[in-house]
Amino acid sequence: MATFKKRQSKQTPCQQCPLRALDHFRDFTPEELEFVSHFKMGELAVDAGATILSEGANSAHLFTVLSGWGFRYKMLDDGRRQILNYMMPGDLIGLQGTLMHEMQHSVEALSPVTLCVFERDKLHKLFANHPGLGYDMTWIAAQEERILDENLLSLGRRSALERAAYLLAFLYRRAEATSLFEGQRVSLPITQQHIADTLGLSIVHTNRTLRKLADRKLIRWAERGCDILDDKGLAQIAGWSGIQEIERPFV
Amino acid sequence: MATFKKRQSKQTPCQQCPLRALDHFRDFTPEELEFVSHFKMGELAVDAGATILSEGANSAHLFTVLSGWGFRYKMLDDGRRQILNYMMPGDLIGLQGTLMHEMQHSVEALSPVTLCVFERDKLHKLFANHPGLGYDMTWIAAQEERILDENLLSLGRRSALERAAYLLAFLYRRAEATSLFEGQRVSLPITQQHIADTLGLSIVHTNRTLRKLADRKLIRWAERGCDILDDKGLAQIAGWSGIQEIERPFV
DNA sequence: CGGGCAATTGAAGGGAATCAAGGCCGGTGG
DNA sequence: CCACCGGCCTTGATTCCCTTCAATTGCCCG
Repeated sequence: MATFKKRQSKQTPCQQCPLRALDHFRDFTPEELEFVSHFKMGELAVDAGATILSEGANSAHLFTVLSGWGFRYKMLDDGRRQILNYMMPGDLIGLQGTLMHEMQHSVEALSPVTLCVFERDKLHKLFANHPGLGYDMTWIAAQEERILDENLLSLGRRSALERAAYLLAFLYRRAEATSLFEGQRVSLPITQQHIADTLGLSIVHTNRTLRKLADRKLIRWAERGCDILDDKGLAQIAGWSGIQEIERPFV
Repeated sequence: MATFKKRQSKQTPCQQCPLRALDHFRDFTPEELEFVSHFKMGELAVDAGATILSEGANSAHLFTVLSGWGFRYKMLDDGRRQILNYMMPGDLIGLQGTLMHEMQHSVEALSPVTLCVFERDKLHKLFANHPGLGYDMTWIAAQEERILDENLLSLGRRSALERAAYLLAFLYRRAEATSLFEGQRVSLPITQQHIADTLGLSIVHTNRTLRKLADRKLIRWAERGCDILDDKGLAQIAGWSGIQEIERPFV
């Protein structure tokens, strides 16, 4: 089971949610805000490296990331790991586990993470009383689907260099959109092992591929993370046009 | 734009939907059935090979497959193609395009396909008046997400043989669940090029990989399609435990 | 009967995995 | 204070899975 380390409980009222201030997220109606603030049971804070949800568990909770980064992954019996996507502030976690019988992937914290915890039993009430929010849930699921589509294209048809370029450009743009500190350089808090497990490559070859990108001055590998110097250059290598979105979160 | 060939319009009333009879799909309440039968504008029949939806289009429709097979795919500028998933009877098509601004993938018919066409403008009414159906929409999107997750695991971490075995077992089980003719041998109406584009392999290597499976008597390549002889054997090679589902469709 | 598509097979080359080893750095304990 | 250790990054050498190039067959169709 998950190894939590609770550090605190309910803290940030939804009315003062810092994410809400970002252009990136849509505003609630007063009624929705009222509902959501009751939907939220509390907050959960976990350390970097902690398992937030694990494959096979059936008592899944529903969360939204309030701060920090995490990632979703699946594993084969012999230990091979595939990272499916990364979770950043505003992302919903555990929807699959809530709707289906059990989780079919795990979620791990990449940095210290704060989560808003929701009552899964009230989910039906959400659909019944706030169709706009129900619509949002579907929207969020469809958005995740899109990301996975692009990821599949990457793994199936892009070369190692293109794959790496796509991933880094993608992460950079998302990180930028959810950053609370505008203008600040965004640094990705991941190791090369994470990148390798995302791209479906070995760590050795990932390292060599990243070196090529660094040689071209597109990225720079900093201590325990990666700085993106030229996201447009990366997107161009990958043949990727970018995401267009006006997201709608939850919290 | 899409190259349709309409062969007929509204034909099968939702009340007599043949898919509804399958255990695999959940039943509607009378109110839901009533709503859906108005939600459905008509039917569209296209030939094998026709493009049902194409990437970049923004006037997307919303469809459910009534009969036949299709597939979703994305392409890179230079023509490399990645098949994302296959669409079978009961599957919803175009949800992403309906919720977002435009389609980011294309859909093509693999066999002659009949589609139920829905009014996208009534989608809000669906969420507002039939929360159960709204819930289903989210469920469907989450289910697709799961499939993509497993696919991503395949492309990233499984060997060519494992990948092929997984794909064939997966398609077989889905085909079986949506087949109207029980007991009949299910034959997959796809070419090796489709398989190659799904697995992210070249067609030559796909051919050699399928040969290995055929040599082990797990499959047999028939004229213009593939017969599955031992889906459990395939699943075992792939290290795949199967899908558990009680689906909920639409029509 | 020519032509095109799908499947098939051989041969050669390359991209990525694997094996192996070394450097850097922060943490820990004697 | 410094030796030891483990995690992460890096690099060289070798192997092999898969791609690419090329050519043949069989079949359906106009």
